[in-house]
Amino acid sequence: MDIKRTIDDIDHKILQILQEKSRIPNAEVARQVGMAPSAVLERIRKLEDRQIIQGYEVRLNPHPFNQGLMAFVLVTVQSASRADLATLLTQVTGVQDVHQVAGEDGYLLKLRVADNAELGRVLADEICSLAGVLQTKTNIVLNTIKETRKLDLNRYSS
Amino acid sequence: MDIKRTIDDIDHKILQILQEKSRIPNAEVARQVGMAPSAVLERIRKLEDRQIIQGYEVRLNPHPFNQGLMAFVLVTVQSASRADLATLLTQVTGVQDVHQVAGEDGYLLKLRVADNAELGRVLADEICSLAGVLQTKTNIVLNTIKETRKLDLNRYSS
DNA sequence: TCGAGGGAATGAATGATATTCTTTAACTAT
DNA sequence: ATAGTTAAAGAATATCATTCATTCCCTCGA
Repeated sequence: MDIKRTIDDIDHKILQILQEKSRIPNAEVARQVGMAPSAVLERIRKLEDRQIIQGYEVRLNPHPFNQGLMAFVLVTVQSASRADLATLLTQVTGVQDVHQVAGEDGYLLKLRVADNAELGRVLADEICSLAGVLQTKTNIVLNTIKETRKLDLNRYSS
Repeated sequence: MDIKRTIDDIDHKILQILQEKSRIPNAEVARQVGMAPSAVLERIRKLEDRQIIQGYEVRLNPHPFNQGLMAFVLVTVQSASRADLATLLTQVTGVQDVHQVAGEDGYLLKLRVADNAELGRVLADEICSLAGVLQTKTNIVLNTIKETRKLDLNRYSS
């Protein structure tokens, strides 16, 4: 048996509830799991301490903020490109995610901009002009069928 | 002047606070914006009603749930492929996002699995066997430099 | 088998918070 | 002006967060 704490059924249920709506009173979570609020509070604290819970976010509608167009850009770079290129890419207009990809000497960006005109401008003026960038391949998202950060909690194993 | 409600500076500040940590007492938000809690509550309610706030999420560490490997898969399909293919793709093991992409007759998937072995199994057994799928191109994420759902609130315009 | 120790749940107490309602103020359009 | 609209403040009360002491249960070691 491992000394390391595990995620038991109650933790599991708490995480499920928070995945549905994280901004919910602690007392309501306690009601749903059938325990005292103090016990639930302690469990949530521990999940935060153990970095199983990493934060709480709000999901906003991108349209009022003129970020209705989503695009993915695969940026291929010189193998000797500058070390801080990744950081520079995070600062490009509209960039939400920067992932370093294996086997490509490159980065995959997810970005949100207003429209195609702005996307073109960002690609030409901001990304392609960075030192070390060789080429970009862009996929414009027509329609998002699913977009979630939820994990499959049932995949837990101690 | 537009009758439609706008997002003013106070709404803006409230959204900023919630983007940092959505699970925060309303009274604390009120303190930070310098207003009565009742007024802040009313504003948040309205932002929810107007669908500017679409939900509140918890960000979990993927490792305890055996989803430490992230990959993007561009799925190319027959132009006459079945209409519900997108829905089927959302049900594939580990798939977090499904985006329909323009100009490709295809979908871009983001998925989280345990390791390369599982990724191979999912690609071979689940994705490629779907009717209409022609080919897949997979990018394995080595390292994520930035991953956020935060929007640039300053891009608001009425 | 027994008891010590650790970990976790409960329940009570209290101080803080959410929520509702009323009043007031500012702004709009007629 | 004046009625209508919108939002903020303030008060009141119901609910909640947080702490603490206590109890319970499990595990380990003698």
